[in-house]
Amino acid sequence: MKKLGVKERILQTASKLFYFQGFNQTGINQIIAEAGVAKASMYQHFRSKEDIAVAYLIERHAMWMRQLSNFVSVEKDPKDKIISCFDYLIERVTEVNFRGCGWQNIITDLPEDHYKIRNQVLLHKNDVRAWIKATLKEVKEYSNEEADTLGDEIVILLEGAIIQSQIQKDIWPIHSGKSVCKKIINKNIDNYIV
Amino acid sequence: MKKLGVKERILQTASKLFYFQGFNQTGINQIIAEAGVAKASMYQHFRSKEDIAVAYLIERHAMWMRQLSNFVSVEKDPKDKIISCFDYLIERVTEVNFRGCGWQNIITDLPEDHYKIRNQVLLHKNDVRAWIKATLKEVKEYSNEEADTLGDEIVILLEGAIIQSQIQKDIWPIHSGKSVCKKIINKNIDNYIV
Amino acid sequence: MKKLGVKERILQTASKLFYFQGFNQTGINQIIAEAGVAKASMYQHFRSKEDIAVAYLIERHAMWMRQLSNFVSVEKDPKDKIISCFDYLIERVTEVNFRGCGWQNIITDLPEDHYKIRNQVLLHKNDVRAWIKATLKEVKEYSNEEADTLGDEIVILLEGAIIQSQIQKDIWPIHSGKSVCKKIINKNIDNYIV
Amino acid sequence: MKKLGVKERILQTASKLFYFQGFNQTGINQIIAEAGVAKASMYQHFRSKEDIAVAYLIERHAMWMRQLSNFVSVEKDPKDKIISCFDYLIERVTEVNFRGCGWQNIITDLPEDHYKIRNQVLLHKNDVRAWIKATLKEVKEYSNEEADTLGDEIVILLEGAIIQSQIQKDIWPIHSGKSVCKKIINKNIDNYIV
DNA sequence: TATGAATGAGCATTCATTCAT
DNA sequence: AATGAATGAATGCTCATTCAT
Repeated sequence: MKKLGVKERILQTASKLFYFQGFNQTGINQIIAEAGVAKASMYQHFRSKEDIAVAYLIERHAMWMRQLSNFVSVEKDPKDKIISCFDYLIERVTEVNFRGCGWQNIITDLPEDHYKIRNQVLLHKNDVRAWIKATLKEVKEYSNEEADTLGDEIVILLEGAIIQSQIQKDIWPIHSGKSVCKKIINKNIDNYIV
Repeated sequence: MKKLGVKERILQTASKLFYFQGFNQTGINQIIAEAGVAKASMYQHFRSKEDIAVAYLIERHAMWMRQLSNFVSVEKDPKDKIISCFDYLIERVTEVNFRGCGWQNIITDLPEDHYKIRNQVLLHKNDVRAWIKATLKEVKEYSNEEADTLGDEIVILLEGAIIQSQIQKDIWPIHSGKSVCKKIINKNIDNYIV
Repeated sequence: MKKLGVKERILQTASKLFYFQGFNQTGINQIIAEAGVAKASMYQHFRSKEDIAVAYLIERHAMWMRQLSNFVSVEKDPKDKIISCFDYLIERVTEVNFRGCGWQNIITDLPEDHYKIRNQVLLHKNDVRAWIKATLKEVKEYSNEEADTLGDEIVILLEGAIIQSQIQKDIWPIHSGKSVCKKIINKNIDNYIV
Repeated sequence: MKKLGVKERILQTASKLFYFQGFNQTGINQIIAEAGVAKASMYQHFRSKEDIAVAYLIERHAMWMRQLSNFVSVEKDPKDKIISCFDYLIERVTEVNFRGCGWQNIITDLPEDHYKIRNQVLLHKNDVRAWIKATLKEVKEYSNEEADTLGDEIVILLEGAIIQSQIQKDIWPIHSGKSVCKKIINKNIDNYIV
């Protein structure tokens, strides 16, 4: 259980470094040094640094979706599932060394030709967006169009909350996002006044 | 009118490159080559690459605030001023080569010790936030507390809209943000239905 | 016999340059150019310029001690061994391109934070000092205290002789040092008159 | 009395820096910054960095000789004057920030073509040597030849004592040098046993 | 499958000096 | 007499990648 394979060790080390130091701040040398792997061995498993990043993003995506759906699964009402997404964010943001959204971080300052990474970021963001819309469609009172529209709005709230938390090093943005989310998720007027 | 001073040329070139290619993707060599300046001349005007970035952010901040307040000045009602912030974003996002928020982009993958840049990003974000709150406080029906709360919420919407636009290379996030903004800015129930 | 390994070639080239032109006068670029090695190859074998200098000093120390003890081994009497140290110096000083003591030279104008080099210089100087004292302790007529005192005095003579030779580009300082050494090494008065 | 001329300010600043940081460790920029002088003004007063160093060495030489002869002037016996040279060294060495002999330090790691500095170092060393010999010639019991020989020997002791003090960061080398000096300066046998 | 050795291009920064004003 | 602006060359060092074994 202890001794991971070479590829796993590289990916695990790189994932930690890419997220906590940043993609540009992490060199191949640091990865192989901390993973305890020879350089050429690394290039046997991954064709390039970009490919490691792609693997990192894929794994992170799986983990993220799993943890999120896990976290919200305690709620029965789909509306509450969506609202509790913000509580999930709070859990993430209050972790030590929180460094924002791994996908936002990697795409904002990336060599122009790293298409695979750009693609991976889009995949993640669209999966989250799709999951939110699908969840909203479980709400009877919403039409499909209403669910789609509302889904996009909630995506914006989540994105804004997370990046602003990172910049401000504070959780007020999550609370603000959650507050707006609660307002817009209910057609019912009484819920509107927060 | 053509021949700028050396410092201006450096800053102008660096600003373009920092925004359109990213801070890490832009080397000092490219800056001086495109600005047509000797390396040591550059270092006479700026102590470090970080200092150039700070100057870029300061200038961009001034421009951004000026253009924003200019843009919204056609509106009289403070609520409309805030809503038209999203129209300002649309104008920005639809520019060719739109690359998202210069401040978000530079801070998400930055060497740990670049404090001056981090500080500049915070200054910008807080100035925008303060401007929004101040504008909302002109609305009679809001108490100070309501204006502050609402201001934070709108900040989240703007941030989310802009980064999601960048990732999606689309303007639907701005429209979604604006839509939410219109909902929450009015206490009046009738405005709720979009 | 001709084709040395890369590391050996770097060290050999750097040693020559550090000694004959000085540490500050020798740049990494010159070392790799003359060694015929790529820059990154060099940094694979040595973490820094300082580390190359340390390797150079370690190797030079081994050589110096080996040659010295070899040179004086023709003498049986420990006193004569010590005196012939000055003859060893003469051999060194009369070599073409003599540039003084490698350890003195490197430490006198050194960036403040080069601790490893400073440490290496101290190691060398103290090894020489210890060797001299140990040799003197073989002399029956000396008490341990006398040997220690005399050892320190001879160290001073050697140091003074070598640096003054370097400055004057002459060997009279070695002869003067040797002359004093002969005077003080004998308790016997008759030897006092040179 | 406070406001020095530009040239004096440059020389004073450079002298401090050359001695306490080293010649190679001190750049023109630091000199002009700390002297509060424009770069071109500096080059108006001194043709090159080397020329500043020459001026520094000349001034230091004058100061050194003045202070030394002052220090030893309390002694009447020329032998005692010579011996008290070592006490003068002790005074120097125990000063805070003692960094060894300014002339030794500058010559050991110097660009090959800095002839003026090399020359200045020789001038200083030979002046000291001449002064010692002249003082010894006042001793009646010495022949001219004996004074010359002894003078060279004492030069070696002083040089060795000072550089070893610098390396060891200790004053035992001065005491050792002084001890030898006392032994060799007296023909009288009784003084020989320390 | 695994690896240590090697690489060329690039990094940000500093150097002593000169020039136009 | 004094200066701010400008420079080319060099500094030590790191990058992601490839190759020979």
